[in-house]
Amino acid sequence: MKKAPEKTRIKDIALLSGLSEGTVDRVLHNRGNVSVSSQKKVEDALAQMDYKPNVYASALAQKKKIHLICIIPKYNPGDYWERVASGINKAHEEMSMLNVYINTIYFDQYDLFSCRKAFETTLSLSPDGVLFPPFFKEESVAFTAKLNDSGIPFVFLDSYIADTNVLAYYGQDSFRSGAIAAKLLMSIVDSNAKIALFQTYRNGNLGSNQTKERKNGFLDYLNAHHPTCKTFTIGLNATEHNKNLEILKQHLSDNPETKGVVIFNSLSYIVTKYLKEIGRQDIKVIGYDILQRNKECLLRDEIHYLIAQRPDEQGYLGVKALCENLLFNRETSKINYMPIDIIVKENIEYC
Amino acid sequence: MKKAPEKTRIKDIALLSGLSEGTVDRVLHNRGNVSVSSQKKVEDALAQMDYKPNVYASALAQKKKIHLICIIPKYNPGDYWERVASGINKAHEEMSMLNVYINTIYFDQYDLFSCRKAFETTLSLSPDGVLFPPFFKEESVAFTAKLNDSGIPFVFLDSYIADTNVLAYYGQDSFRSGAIAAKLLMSIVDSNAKIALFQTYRNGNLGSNQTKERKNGFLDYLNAHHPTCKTFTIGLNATEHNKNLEILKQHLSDNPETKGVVIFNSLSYIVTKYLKEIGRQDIKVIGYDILQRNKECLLRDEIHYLIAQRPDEQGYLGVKALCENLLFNRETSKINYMPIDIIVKENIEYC
DNA sequence: TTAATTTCTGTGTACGCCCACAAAATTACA
DNA sequence: TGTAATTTTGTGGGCGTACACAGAAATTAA
Repeated sequence: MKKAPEKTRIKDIALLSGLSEGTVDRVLHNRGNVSVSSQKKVEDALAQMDYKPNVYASALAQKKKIHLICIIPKYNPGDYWERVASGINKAHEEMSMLNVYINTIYFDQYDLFSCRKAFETTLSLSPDGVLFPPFFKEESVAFTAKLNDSGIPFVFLDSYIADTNVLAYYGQDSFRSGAIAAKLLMSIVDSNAKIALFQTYRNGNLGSNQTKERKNGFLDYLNAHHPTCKTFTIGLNATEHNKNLEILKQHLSDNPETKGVVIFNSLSYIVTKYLKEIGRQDIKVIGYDILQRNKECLLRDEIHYLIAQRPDEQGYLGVKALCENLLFNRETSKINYMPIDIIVKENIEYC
Repeated sequence: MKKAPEKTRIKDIALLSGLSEGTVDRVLHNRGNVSVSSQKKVEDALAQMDYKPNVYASALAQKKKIHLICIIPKYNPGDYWERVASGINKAHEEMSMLNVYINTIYFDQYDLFSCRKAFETTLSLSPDGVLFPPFFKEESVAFTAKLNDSGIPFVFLDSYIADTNVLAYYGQDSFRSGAIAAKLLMSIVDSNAKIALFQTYRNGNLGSNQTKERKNGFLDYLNAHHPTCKTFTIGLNATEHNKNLEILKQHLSDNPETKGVVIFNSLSYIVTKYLKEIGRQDIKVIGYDILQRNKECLLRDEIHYLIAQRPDEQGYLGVKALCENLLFNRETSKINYMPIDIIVKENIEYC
């Protein structure tokens, strides 16, 4: 092991500027109570020394405790939001040495009241930062206003709402990902095929508004590149499977020339199952998100492409952004689109 | 900011086991000089306390300096290896607080002697760890043997050689990525089209042996899924462009039914340029790696799919693996395949 | 000019861990 | 049994930063 060249420390700056470490520290953190002349001396020294704070020492000495609240939809094992949660946990572990504590509050993404309750609980706990997907727009805007009043920074996941002073957003460019779905599907069916578009409702509610945008992107691409291609939309109900099967059967007999389907949420494995029961496995399927069950369908060639968006990374980066802001006043870029991953049978094991 | 629950420190273990911090420390790092009875006491305490060392404090106190050498091919701006280098630099910055110093040695990947010289220089500097792509097999094996003798851990990038006790490997499953290239290409040309496969030589040398495996994977997939599809291979010379153009022209007039091409290295933008000059822009192109120039071709629809392998992440993770091993004795999994990214015009800006 | 404030500055301790060194306990050997 | 050698254990200083507190200097009030 070699000898290390010297690294500039606060002590070095103090020495160079002829002041004490305490004063340098005050300047570095603009804590005030520094005379103009001292301020200048320190800044001069700083200019010629390229000081980078030792984050380890800083973390060690910091006595600040940070309490975050993550509000995410309830999930079952294997669901999309489980992966988000696992990213959050990973960040949590990494930051726990910095005295970061995270509480997770779950809500029903199809139920406004459940969401409202989660917001209220959160406010009552007066956390230092909040992470959540703003599914219900009005409610979320009201919530962010209150967070602002209390000076609590927050991060959006999955969906974005403009004109809130959100610290950062992590999610996918859904419109674009819809276009990619179209491109991929049209590369495996012919241009005058008919396409079925799936959306899922519960309590008359769509859940994430991602799916709307994906559909728009899909239609936009079709319109631009395959104007002869016809589509029709099928609304499924998240709970009534037997009814769904009937609906689907009806649609497909009305549109026998259907050659491809797209499911704009993570539930493509369900549609796949229906298609299997109906005996229409000739239909090409494009879906979203790498759930275990989708993965299995992909490997059995029942789904042909999956489009993924790294949910774990979203959770991870969201928490990190909050922590870095609260601990080190670090700014992050506001809108952070995740990569749009194209997954096929052959590359899914390397994700 | 909230109050923190207690976290177990070495001091707590010392207290519980009735011994001093020094002894606990010795047990934790198996530094020896601990009596069997004390050893057991500490282990008992450890078992019921779930101790996690504070990496920040540990890093701070550690006076170890680490000197790594990265041996990578010379590159021009925009080349593949520039991105690897940038990953290495990122890791370097992150670890510099831990007293990690990195030297980079460049060699000519098409020249055995240049490689040999790089190895010799490296050994003469007796570093603490080495990162390199083992392009020349024999030479690399000899090198790893010497590293072993000196107890210097090393990491492979890009290519892998079995039966060396390499610490970790970061790269792509090239065979599989070749199969994906085939799948994607065949989704946009018809099954009885003819396909041209490109490889690049310099001094009669292929450089990375990735390209061989990619080709194998490609042919394997074709054979399994499109047995009627014919291919032919074109060997280009990395330097003589005019000659290349002639070769290509000849091949294409010999095989007029050619509908698709694959370039198994990162130089697809060159082939694209040739095709443009020849006036065969109807031919579909699949290439590798997101160079700026490839990206431009993709956006102009001159390349249809790019397959990427996160070179920056490879460099980054390689350095990290070495550091974590040297600093914290942490083991990493040996073979780490990077995701095989499928890139199209529509998702390239989100990479 | 002195006292009372206010502003500014330096010092010291703590964070948790590592490690060198000293001190204590054990063993070996005469 | 005593002394030396060896093993085992405890102690203390230091890593670079944050922050509280005391003390000094400057300002204001009287």
